[in-house]
Amino acid sequence: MPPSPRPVTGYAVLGLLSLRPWTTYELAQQVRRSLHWFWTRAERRIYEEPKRLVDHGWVEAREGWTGKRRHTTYAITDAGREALAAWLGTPAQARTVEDEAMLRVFFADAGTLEQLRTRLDELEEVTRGRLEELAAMTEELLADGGAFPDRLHLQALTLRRQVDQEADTLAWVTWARRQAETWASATDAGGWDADRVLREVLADARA
Amino acid sequence: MPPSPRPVTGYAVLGLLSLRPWTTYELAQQVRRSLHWFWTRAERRIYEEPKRLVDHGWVEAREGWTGKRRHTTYAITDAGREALAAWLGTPAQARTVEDEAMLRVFFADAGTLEQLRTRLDELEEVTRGRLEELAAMTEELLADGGAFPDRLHLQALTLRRQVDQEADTLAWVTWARRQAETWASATDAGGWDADRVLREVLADARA
DNA sequence: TCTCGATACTGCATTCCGCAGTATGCGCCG
DNA sequence: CGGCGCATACTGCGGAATGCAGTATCGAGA
Repeated sequence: MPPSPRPVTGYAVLGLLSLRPWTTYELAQQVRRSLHWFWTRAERRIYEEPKRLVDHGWVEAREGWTGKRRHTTYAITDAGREALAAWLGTPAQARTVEDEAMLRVFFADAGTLEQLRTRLDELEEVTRGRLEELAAMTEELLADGGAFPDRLHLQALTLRRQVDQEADTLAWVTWARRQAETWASATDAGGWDADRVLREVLADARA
Repeated sequence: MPPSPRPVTGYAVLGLLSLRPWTTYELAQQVRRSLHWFWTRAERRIYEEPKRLVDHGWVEAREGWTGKRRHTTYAITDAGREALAAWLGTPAQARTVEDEAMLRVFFADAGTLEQLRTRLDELEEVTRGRLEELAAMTEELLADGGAFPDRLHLQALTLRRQVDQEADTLAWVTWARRQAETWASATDAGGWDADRVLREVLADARA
């Protein structure tokens, strides 16, 4: 029996360490650039996690120095690779989402139509920014193959998903704003045909 | 100046309380049925949050009894409505996601192709289940207008988004499995044309 | 030489979660 | 009419995770 399973964040960090050794700082950067899209964690957490992995014998720490400044480099162990492979064989927990924008849409009738429109505009802008970021990442991979050229197939799969999600968001927000434009107020959609929309939604859900 | 802003979960609960008074138990159920899709929180949390809202004067608690069994009903106050409306005027934090399935895809080369396929199959099944759940909810709304018929416009907007997201997931997982079928192993995509996919991704990201 | 941004973290209070546990009410089946 | 099981209605505890602030060094450029 391997040691008791760690919270998923441990495997996320372990996964990165399976690619090559990193200092904690590099790890934090790498998380922000890649994992962050589907495993959002605060930088603070990333600085803690490797220490716990060391306690499990899954990674090894080595101190290094840049002049007087200390930094710790972590490298995966054989036990760590085994733990990671075993984890890949276990079923995934359901995706969870924290989407403030949708919360505000859902409760928009407690405020004004003006507020709803502003939130939708913001969401559109943020989404365009994310798409641009993804485009830049993809361009980099196309140009030089990136830091891990033998992982291009997996990077392509995940990038495909991320772009799909943002594009989906963009399509929705554009549609939603057009709908809201026809409403009389946040509490009164006037002649807006909710039933028609719901029928379309139902059809797509059953498709 | 209103009291200092609470963590977002407070406003999520406050939003539900703006619709009508609920007991904590009902609140927990309601969260699972509606908010859970875009603001995932454990039941445990839902039992705590109203108490804090009481401390802020945003909701009022009233004890009730079913025989010997105590239950607490919470109702929003005027100050609570103001706080909610003010919150709707503030910009939303970026959406965050926790998607174990994608994490396992991203690190699939630390395991076997077999494992990757199994994870993708599971994801497809889960996604179909979620779509069915959304379809059932939509059907209910169409049949009787639901518990809040004057909120149909907002429910339609959010349902549209949820169904879009699940449908998007389903399309991706179907595609991803077809791609992975052609690979020689989890670490070797053989002749699979990563560049072609990346170029398509880039085109969509810039669209 | 001085400043500014990148590097490289740590401490603290609060939020949040998972799991387990407790106890009552109510409908139904025999 | 007695008991079984599911729904109701929570609480306690330990640990995971966050946000914010703070500390300190390095290296490049003005």
